[in-house]
Amino acid sequence: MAVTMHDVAQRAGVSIKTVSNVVNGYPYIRAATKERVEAAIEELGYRVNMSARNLRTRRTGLITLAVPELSLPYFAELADAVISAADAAGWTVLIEQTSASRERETEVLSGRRRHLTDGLIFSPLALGPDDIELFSVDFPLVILGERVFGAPADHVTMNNVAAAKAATLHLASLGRRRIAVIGAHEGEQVGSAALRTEGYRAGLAEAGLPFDPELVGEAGLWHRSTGAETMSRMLDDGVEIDAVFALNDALALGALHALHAHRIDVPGQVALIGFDDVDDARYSVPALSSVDPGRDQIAHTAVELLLERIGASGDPAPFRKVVPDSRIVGRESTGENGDVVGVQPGGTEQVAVDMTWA
Amino acid sequence: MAVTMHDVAQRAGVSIKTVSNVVNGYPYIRAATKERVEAAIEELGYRVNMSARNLRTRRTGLITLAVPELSLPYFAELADAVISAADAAGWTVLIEQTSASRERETEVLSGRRRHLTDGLIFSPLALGPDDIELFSVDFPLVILGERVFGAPADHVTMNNVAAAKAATLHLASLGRRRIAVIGAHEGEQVGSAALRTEGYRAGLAEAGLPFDPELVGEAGLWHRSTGAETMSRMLDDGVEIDAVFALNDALALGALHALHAHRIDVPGQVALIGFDDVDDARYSVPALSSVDPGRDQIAHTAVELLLERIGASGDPAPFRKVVPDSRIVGRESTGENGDVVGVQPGGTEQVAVDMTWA
DNA sequence: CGGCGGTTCTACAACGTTGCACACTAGCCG
DNA sequence: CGGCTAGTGTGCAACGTTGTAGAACCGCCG
Repeated sequence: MAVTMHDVAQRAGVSIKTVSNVVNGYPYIRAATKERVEAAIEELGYRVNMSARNLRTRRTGLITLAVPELSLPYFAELADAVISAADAAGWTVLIEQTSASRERETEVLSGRRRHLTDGLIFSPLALGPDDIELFSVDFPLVILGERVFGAPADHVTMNNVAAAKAATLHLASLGRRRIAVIGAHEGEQVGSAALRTEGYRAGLAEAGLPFDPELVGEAGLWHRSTGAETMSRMLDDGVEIDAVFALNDALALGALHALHAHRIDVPGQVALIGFDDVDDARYSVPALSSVDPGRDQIAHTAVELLLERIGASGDPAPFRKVVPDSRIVGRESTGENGDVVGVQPGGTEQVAVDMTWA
Repeated sequence: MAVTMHDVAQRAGVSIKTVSNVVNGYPYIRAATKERVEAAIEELGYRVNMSARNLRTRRTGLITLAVPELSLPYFAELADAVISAADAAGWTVLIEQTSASRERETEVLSGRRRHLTDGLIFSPLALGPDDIELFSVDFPLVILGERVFGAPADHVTMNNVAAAKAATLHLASLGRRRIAVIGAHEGEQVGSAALRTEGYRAGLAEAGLPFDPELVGEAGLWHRSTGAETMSRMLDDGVEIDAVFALNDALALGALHALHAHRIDVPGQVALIGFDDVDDARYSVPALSSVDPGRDQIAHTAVELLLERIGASGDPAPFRKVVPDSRIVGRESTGENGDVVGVQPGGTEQVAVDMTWA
């Protein structure tokens, strides 16, 4: 039923290997031969069988992107960016949703779910530093996020502390003195929550503001609903605030909802800034100020590092940690008009780790 | 380097074929043998080589989902649902972004970009009824959306006219008399815009309201920005309105933004309803009423129909058109609290088309 | 004219798996 | 006791491609 190279070869009157050579752009082929083969391909509607090629070359041209959920806008936009970057390099992306469950995340690393891809870009949310040995895998891996540092893999992360500090200072620069934070994870030492909270405290310190535990709103999951609940609780408790730093945009949009329900004017009474700069931020009412952690650059760099690993043949290069520049985007919720009001530079760093795969 | 069945067979002291049988759950194997093989697999860390299996079985276990862009929340949520449904059935999804370009959409159908998947779920946005011959493909295909009807493929769509009519009637039932529509495509006969606009007019008619062209806001792209612009233009032009039906939620959220900028109270002065019921709708300020077209059911049905086609061996079954139930969800933007305030039943229909692939 | 380097094409043998056909053993029925 | 069925395991030959090695040809130099 399916047309194979054999059929094409027969029709063009050449060997099957010559067809292969034409298809793969091997240079030493007479123009006339090449044309004959191409004509035969066209006439028969031949298309190369990827399974056979993959078997022979031990490459699939596929990479996996594992994220918690696509319905979270941050990850949807990240996936969009990763797919586009991979596509530009001629690669295809297969998306794995982990639901942020330990079990699924472990499966992703064990390869049990990595059907037939050449590498993995993984944004863990459930696994943490205690699981670091799971990240010693025998295939090319790029880690995203801030759950796991020092694993034997390339890592693209963001400038959490510096950016969070800058966001907090930005609120302070507007004259706000009672700056709440929403989305904290009490007692956690790792992950975005811990780092951004650390940045928040650093910002307060630099602005000469006291740290008040009353101003810290816990929120385990960073969804809109939890942002709304946490904000509501704080307002119902009568905590006095004049600004809110939400640790991501979903929380911020939820908080905005709660502020509105409490008939509090934003930014008049309370200024609000989020983190991630998802597309939604631009169109909320009022438009949400946010921290752009450099998502496109993250996606682009992650693909680039992964493809480099996949293509590498000789000695393994040292692992790298890359941090894009991040920016504060000021919009209506802090009384601004959409301009970038601050940049925190990133950078690249080589990490000395035991080479566990070679 | 990689462990193969051969290695496992050697270690377990059985033939390679027996290993294959164990891996594939062939029943006639002595328990002791099976255990030995499984132990060897475990010890050696064997994992089946998908490329080889795919070559041999002529199946890849992958399906493609082609959508315009993941950063559009509707498609992100659809992708989430499709991936989950496929995963539950043991299949993996590869996402192709078409950017709604004719070229990319054509490539998807031609198979030039369908690397190695067993079937395609395709939501076209650029191709239309004039391109129907492109949809005659030689692989299993399920079409989503309302750009193309009558193609030789299964089709999962939504109840556009009935749901749009119901949404319009809902606004009328609140006593609104000047109901604007946003997102219309002047002169188009096909696609969501045409169908939903048709439902809008039917709703007006049934409510005994006149159709006023002034109330029709064109918006080519259904993004927030265009929704905001269209709404602004209408308001700046001094068009008198007391309700807005936005043809999707992105437009609605953009419109909401513009209404807010014009200091118009929603729902006090203007009631607003969208279409799609994306997650955002629940958390906007005010929360957005919307039409839930049955997204989960769409995803689930699409996967089901596709896998049925892929699995089918004998005579091709007739093509089917499936329409899930849709629901009106009333939230703050129409003065309600999140309840479902109306259901429009869907259904399944067998479509007689020439069998172009068999 | 022998030989050499570049060009053009081909034969052969994998890559790792599974479908098919079959061998062999028991147990059991007639 | 012959033969039949169910249970258990194996060998062989693909699946469609590409890497390796080399054959055949050409022109040209010494």
